This record gives sequence, structure tokens and C-alpha cells, in this order.
Amino acid sequence: MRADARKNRDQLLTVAREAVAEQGVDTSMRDLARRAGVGLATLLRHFPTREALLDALLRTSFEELTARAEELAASGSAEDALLAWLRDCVSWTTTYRGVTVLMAAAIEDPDSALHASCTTLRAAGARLLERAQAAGTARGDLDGDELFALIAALAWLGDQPSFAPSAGHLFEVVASAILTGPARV
Amino acid sequence: MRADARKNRDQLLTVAREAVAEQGVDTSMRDLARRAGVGLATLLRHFPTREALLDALLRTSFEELTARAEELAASGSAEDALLAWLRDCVSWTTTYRGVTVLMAAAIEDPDSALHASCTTLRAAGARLLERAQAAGTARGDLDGDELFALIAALAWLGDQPSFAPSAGHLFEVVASAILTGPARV
DNA sequence: CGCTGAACGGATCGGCGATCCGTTTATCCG
DNA sequence: CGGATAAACGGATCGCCGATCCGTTCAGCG
Repeated sequence: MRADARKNRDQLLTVAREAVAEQGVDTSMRDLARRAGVGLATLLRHFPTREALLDALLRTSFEELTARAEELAASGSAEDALLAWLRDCVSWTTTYRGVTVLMAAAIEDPDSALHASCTTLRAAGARLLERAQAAGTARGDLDGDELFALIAALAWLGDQPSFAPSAGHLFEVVASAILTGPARV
Repeated sequence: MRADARKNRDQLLTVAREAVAEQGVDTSMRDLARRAGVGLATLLRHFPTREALLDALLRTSFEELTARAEELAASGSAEDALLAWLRDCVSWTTTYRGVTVLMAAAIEDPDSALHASCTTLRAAGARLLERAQAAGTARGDLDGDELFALIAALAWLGDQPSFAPSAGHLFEVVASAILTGPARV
């Protein structure tokens, strides 16, 4: 890649990171380009769609969360690991506004740029869930898809200004429904 | 109101009802006007904003749900009443696509056309919740705001194509977290 | 150096919600 | 019944959006 193209690309991602954190995933592309000091066409050449831009922005975060799941999968308590990972996932979503809807759409559409990252993340969560279920500390009638859906719902609550103040407590409520406490044999 | 105005207004609401059910709350206003056989300006004169249109469309549903809550508040079991009302609320949201985000925004903004309807609905739910809490069959560390948020989150899940298949089961999961079973004294 | 293809961005397109304003028409009253 | 009048109408227009086109510029290599 040419040096000037690389510079513009990096600048666009930096600007997009700030803008998405402040104004959410629906920020105007034209505005993004202006803030980065490039033309709209340049932005759209580097990232042909809004989704492609967000993919580049979010990919590393997804990979970190997936790695975190694998790290926790090797830790002592299956219950603690699952709970800690849920917490990490939900709190991460507060970084970018509107990211939850994006993920829900990406999981649905196999052609989405984010599809692979999302399914990998979901699978990582499923493994943590299954381990906790095997240990008898997570309710057995849940699967990975449903765990992912619950994470998304909690993240969505945190994204809504009206519900955000309750989001922390509601996380505890839902977590208590997922985790069943120590094994009862 | 002049007879022709009344006719157009009714026609617009009919068309909007279908369109919102099919394509969600973000349907193009221009398209709505076309489908109703009127000019865009006519649609916007009757309903100055999209929100005003949706308010007219949803108001009666809100009133029905509120009335249903009051009816259930007089029924036998506090637990059954709360559960039945939650079910009614969540299943109603499947009628119109995208309505959940609208409600979350309306609760936040006191100037919204839907604000009053939403707060009334929330208060109606809070009364059912408090009755179940007094009977010891709902967890005590929840308030009306949080109950409303949980309903919205479940409704949101049902609105996402990727999560909709799990929505029914997840309702049971979350409901089990709200309800604590028969009073344990 | 000079060439050349990659990268650039202004201009343009169709679509959106909102607004303006000249035209039509339902309604009321003489 | 017929004319006045205000209400209702909708085409045209505005500023915004994302997307695309295409002539210009310049980075990098032989």
C-alpha cells in the first residue's frame, strides 16, 4: 500500500474510533471524511460501506474478547470464568454506541464483514457456557446462541440512554438466571 | 375536520399500519404517502413527524395494554397476573417492527409524543410488580423502571431476526429471574 | 530523473424528511 | 342553488445522506 494511502487509512480509523464512541455507528460518512481531512470518495475507497469501516474498527476488539474467553476457559472456576467473560463482553460494548444492533445483523447475514468475528465470539462463549453446565453451575437449557442473545440484549440496554442506569443491576439479574450457583449434584 | 381530510387521515393510518408491520418503523414517509395515494405534504400535514404518525398508530395499543394491566391487577394470583401481563406486552411488540427502540427513546424524552403513553404503561407494570413483590413471588430488588427495561430487552430480542427464534425461551429464562416462585415466608 | 498507475477529491446521482406556495375543493351562508 | 372562503391538497424545492464517476495529482520505481 502506498504511504499516503496508509496514512489516510490510519487517520480515518482514528477519527472513526472517536466519532463512533461519541455519536454511535450512524455517524455521517461525509462528516467522518471531513474530520479526517480527506474527500468522501477516499473514505469510501478505503471502506466501501459503513459496515466495512466498522469491521476494521471492531475486529481487534472481537479478537481480544475471543482470546479472553480462551484464557478464562483454562482458569479455575467454570462459573467465575463465565461470569467474568459475560462482564467483559457487556462492558466492552459501552465503548462504541450502537454496536449491538450491528452484531445482531452480522450474525444473521453470512455475507457480512463482521459475520465471522461474531460467530467465533459466540462459539467461544458457548464453550465457557458448556463448561459451566458440565460443572452444574449454569442452567442446562441454554445454548451458545441464547447466551449470545442475552449478552446482546444486556448490551442493548446499556446502549439506550433511558435504560443505561439500570443496566448494571439488570446484568446481575440476568446473570443470576444463567448461573445456578454451586453444583447441587 | 373536513370529510376529505378525515378520509385521507384514515387511509394514511391504514397504510402505515401495514407498512410498519411489514417493514418496520423506518419505512419511507414518501413511500407511505404514495401507497396511500396522497402527496408527501399531505402525510406530513396530518402527522408532522414520523413520531407523530407512530403515536397515532400505537396509542390505542398502549391503552389496551394499560387497561389489561389494571384488569389483571384485580385477578387472583399476583404472580400469574404479572407473568401474563409480561407475556402480553412482549407478544404485542411483535406486531410492529422496530417499536422497541421507539419506546426506549420516548421514555427518555419528555417532549416525545409517546412519552406519556410509555410512562403510563410503565407505571401499570410497576403496580403489578409491587403486588407480586408484596406476595413474595417476585424478586424484591427490582423496580418498575427495571421491569420496563427487561420487557424492552425481550421485545428487542424478538425484533432481531437472528435472535427471534430464541426469544420465546429467553422470555422464560428472564421471567424465572423476575419471579421467585410461591412465597417462601 | 521521467513514467505510470495508484490514490485523490470535486461533482453528480437518487433518495430521504421537511418546507413553501400556488391550486383545488368541501363547506357554509345568503 | 350559487358564490365566497378557508381548509386541504400536492408538486417543487431545500439540505442532508450514501454511493459513484471521472479528470487531476503525485508517490514510487526503473
